[in-house]
Amino acid sequence: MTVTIYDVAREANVSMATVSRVVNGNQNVKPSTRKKVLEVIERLEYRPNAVARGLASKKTTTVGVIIPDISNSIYAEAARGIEDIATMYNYNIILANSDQNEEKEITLLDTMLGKQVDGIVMMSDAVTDKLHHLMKHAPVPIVLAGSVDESNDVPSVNIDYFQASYEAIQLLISNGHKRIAFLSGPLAYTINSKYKLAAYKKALQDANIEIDEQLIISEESSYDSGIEAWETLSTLDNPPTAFFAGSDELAIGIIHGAQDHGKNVPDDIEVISFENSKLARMVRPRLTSVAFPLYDIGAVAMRLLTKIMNKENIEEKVVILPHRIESRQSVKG
Amino acid sequence: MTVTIYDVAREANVSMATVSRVVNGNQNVKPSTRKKVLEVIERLEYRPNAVARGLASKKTTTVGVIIPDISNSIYAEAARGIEDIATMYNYNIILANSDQNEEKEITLLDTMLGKQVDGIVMMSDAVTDKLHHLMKHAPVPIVLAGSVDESNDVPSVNIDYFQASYEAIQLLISNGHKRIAFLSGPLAYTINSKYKLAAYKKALQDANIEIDEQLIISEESSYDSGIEAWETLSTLDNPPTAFFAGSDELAIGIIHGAQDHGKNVPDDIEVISFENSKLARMVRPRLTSVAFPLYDIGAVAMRLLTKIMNKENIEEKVVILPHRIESRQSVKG
DNA sequence: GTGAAAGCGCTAACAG
DNA sequence: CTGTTAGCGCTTTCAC
Repeated sequence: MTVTIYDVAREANVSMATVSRVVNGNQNVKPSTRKKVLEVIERLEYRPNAVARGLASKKTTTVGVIIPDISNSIYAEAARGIEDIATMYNYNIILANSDQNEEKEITLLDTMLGKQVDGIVMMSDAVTDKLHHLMKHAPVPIVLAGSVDESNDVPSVNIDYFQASYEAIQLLISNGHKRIAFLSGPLAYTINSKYKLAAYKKALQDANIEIDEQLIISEESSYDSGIEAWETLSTLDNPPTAFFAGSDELAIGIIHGAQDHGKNVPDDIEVISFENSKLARMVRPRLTSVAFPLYDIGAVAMRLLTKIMNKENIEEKVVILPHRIESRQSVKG
Repeated sequence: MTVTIYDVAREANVSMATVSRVVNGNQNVKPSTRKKVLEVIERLEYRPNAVARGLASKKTTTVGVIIPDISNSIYAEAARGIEDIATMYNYNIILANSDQNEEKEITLLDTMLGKQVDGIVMMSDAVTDKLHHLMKHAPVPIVLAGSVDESNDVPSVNIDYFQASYEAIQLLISNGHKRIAFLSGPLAYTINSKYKLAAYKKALQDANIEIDEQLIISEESSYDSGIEAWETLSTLDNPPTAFFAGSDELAIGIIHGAQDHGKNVPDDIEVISFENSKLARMVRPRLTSVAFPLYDIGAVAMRLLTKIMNKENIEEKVVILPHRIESRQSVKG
């Protein structure tokens, strides 16, 4: 029924070993027999069975990708970076959503390992001990993308979240603000608590600005949360005049909340976000934002993974990409 | 090194067949031996090798997903729908981007078939004859999601693009507009030319409004194209007063183009889009839009695929999901 | 430069 | 209820 390597061997009057050689580009084949085999392959429409190949060679040329949610542009962007590089190196990708649920993450790791992927790229906002342990003991390499593992002993690629956030807050401070609100997704996520929030506090302290817990809001990282946050913050006795938002959606929510109440951005309030997705240009005023290079992070993570899978020497398992602040109109100057 | 079914068979003093049975949940195993086997599996940390299983059973429980670009929210949304249902039915997904390039699409189909996927969900804005032929002759079922194949003989799930577009144009007409612009992505894409544009022309004709080719713009479906389109259209002698935009980004581009030039939406111009992504709520004015239920399309397509893979009886291979118009503020009334 | 043969780890009859 | 035995389609020594 389906044509196998054996069929083409028979038709070409050679052994399966020879067919295998030409299929795999092995040079030890006389040009004339290679040609003959190729013809038969074409004629029979032979397509190598990657599963059989995988079983025999113990390599599947597919890598697993576990991300929180592909419908979230942040992760979709990273996924594209991962896939592009994977394709470049001839790997395919098994993609799965974890919804940032540890149990799912563990199950997914398990089923991917069962499928004999050659490696895994993972994005997780909270690398728990259990996860960390699994990653350390997995039979194939795993690299984290845009996700921090505090022990720093698993390969990963990120930007310097603390420094980037610090700079963002500083920008607001340098514009004269004393009442700066901090808005982020769940503090259960390492990046939010250990980096963004920590940087916020540090920057304020360094500028001798008192930290007001009322100005710190941790919610879902969505547009609606941004609107809500504005509602609650704007009714404070001493409301904030500037906002640091952990994502573009959050920032847009704040801006719209303010605008819907007649405020002007950036004249009345200023806001800086942390993401710089294409959304940032699609609002008025356009968002000033810390650029979080998700595509690059995905691409570099995948590239790193290929190196590890090839057992190449890695200079540095923990890579930190450069960041920058994209100045637009939601912050003055 | 890695523990196999044979190892657990030996340790549990049973045959591999029995281990296979318990692993696969076959009921023909005495509870006591099942328990024994399960213990050994746990102790040895045995993990079934899906590749070997796939080779032996000719089923991989993975399906291929070919989409134009995962970093585009349209497709990402659909991908999420596909993946959710795939997970529900215990399938994994091999995801790849085609960039809407026929050659890549063909290559991807080939490598996925080589990897022995059990089925494929494909999104393609232009199902060429070649593609159609490949799909018809593939060894596993393929279903199209949000993509039309005009011959209608390959399984697919869509909405009624013509009718939906017609209604959108009608809404604009009923608001008194005579100069209505049509904006879409490439007319090389079936949906744009054969449905959206066709509906536009029909609706205008039915209302005895003359069709002005100057008002028809087909460009990339991006925010910037929307802005550009506004620039060129607004300088016409008799500029349009209403716009039908093929996507949310296009619509937002038009709106911002207009607003940046002091126009008010919807007082000066009205615009309706075709998509209704979450972006629609994240602009001012909020977008009135034809709802294109991408998640559902993906989910239903995947569900359909599972049915075909299971050789269940399918009522209708070509499914049309209902659509609706979400009224917000970019169109009056 | 080419072939023979032994698996890779598992499923699936077929016996018993 | 359980074991035996063939493969699944290909890669990979090891000979020749």
